[in-house]
Amino acid sequence: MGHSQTQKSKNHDRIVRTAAKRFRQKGLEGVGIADLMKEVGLTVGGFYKHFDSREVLVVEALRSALGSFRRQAKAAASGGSPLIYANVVDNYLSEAHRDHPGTGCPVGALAGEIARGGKRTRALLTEEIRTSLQLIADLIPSRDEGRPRSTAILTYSALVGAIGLARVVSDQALSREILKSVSELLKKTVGDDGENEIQQ
Amino acid sequence: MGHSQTQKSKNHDRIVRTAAKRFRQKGLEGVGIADLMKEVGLTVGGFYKHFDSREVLVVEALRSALGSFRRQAKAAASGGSPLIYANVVDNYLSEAHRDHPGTGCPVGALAGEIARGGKRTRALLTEEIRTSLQLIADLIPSRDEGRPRSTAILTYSALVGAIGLARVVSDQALSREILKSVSELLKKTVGDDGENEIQQ
DNA sequence: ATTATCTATAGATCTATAGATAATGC
DNA sequence: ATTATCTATAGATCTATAGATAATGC
Repeated sequence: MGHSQTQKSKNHDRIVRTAAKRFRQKGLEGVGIADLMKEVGLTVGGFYKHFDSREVLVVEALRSALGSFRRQAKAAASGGSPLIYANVVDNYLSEAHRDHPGTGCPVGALAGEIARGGKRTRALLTEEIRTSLQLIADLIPSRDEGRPRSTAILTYSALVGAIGLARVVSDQALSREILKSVSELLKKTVGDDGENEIQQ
Repeated sequence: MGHSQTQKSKNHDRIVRTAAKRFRQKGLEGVGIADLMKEVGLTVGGFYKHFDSREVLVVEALRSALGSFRRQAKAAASGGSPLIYANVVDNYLSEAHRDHPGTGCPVGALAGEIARGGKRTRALLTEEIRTSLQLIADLIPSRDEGRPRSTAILTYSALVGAIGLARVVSDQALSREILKSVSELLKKTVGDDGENEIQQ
């Protein structure tokens, strides 16, 4: 029953990170506090010394999930080389991403539930979406037909929608077709020539 | 305590239709059987003479929601005149649709939860998505840059993603921008000249 | 006689709290 | 002395069932 402040801080992080994964896998209402604490190797009683309420954990876990996904997505899409539109799209619409929501985009996995959620949660996601749109817009050539901003919004909507549909569909062929079609059409539409590389 | 078979059938329909609305508003796990029966004017005990389990109601309610939304969407998008791509898009990405998920698209409202759902639910939605894609593809000129099929998949993904994002975002201006940008860009991309009208 | 609905409740779960325990850190 | 965690449980909920009640329909 050790309890140094350093240990508490580590436990806090593990609770948050475990929740960040489980929420994306099972939904915001699909994860119980007792099970969560058990998975971390603790018991339910300690939970409320870390968080005032379950809702507080949800917000903190979402913040963590958003941050870690964005870092991971950037890393995977650049992979040493500069970050370009095509790689972001390919990465987001990969079968790996579809099959691993626990480490994937929280917006794609939880948008529906978050829309029905509290003010805090929606405010957090609103800023995240703003940031993501800016990030995508910066990868789009400004001579593009639609303005980069509009194209970024279409892109982000299509990414989030396609990953959701691909996860719903139980026919593997159709699921793959959705990922592939959206990915190819987005890349063709933007017609990136590598002009808008962003150095990481 | 009336209970003719005709009355039972009417009650059954009312339970299903009420559930179809509430599930879209509050999520598949956000609606309790007792509350639902109360809203219909019945009590919890009678529920299991109508459905073997809650899961059965979920499937039936989703089937009902999908059917009524598709009928309503077709009617609103044609409105006496022939059904064209631009109207389908405008209708789906309207603020009215965003603000009334209870009568709106079940895929847009519940995709995330359905992806985590059972086989039956996903199988039902898979066929619905297939049908919707066909329906959209039929509205797209075949000389379109991307094949109609791919364009339909991009369109459907963008619609579902955009309505989800617009509902998450708590900033009204950004929410409206999402709806408008996606709607305009889709219409511009497809460049429908009314050639592919479908008579209802 | 059958059955659609009602009242009441069992049994499972889930969030949150109370009080005990044992290690930290002044 | 403080506090991080534990055990135990209160109180609220939720699905599903049991048995009673009253109307239907042969």
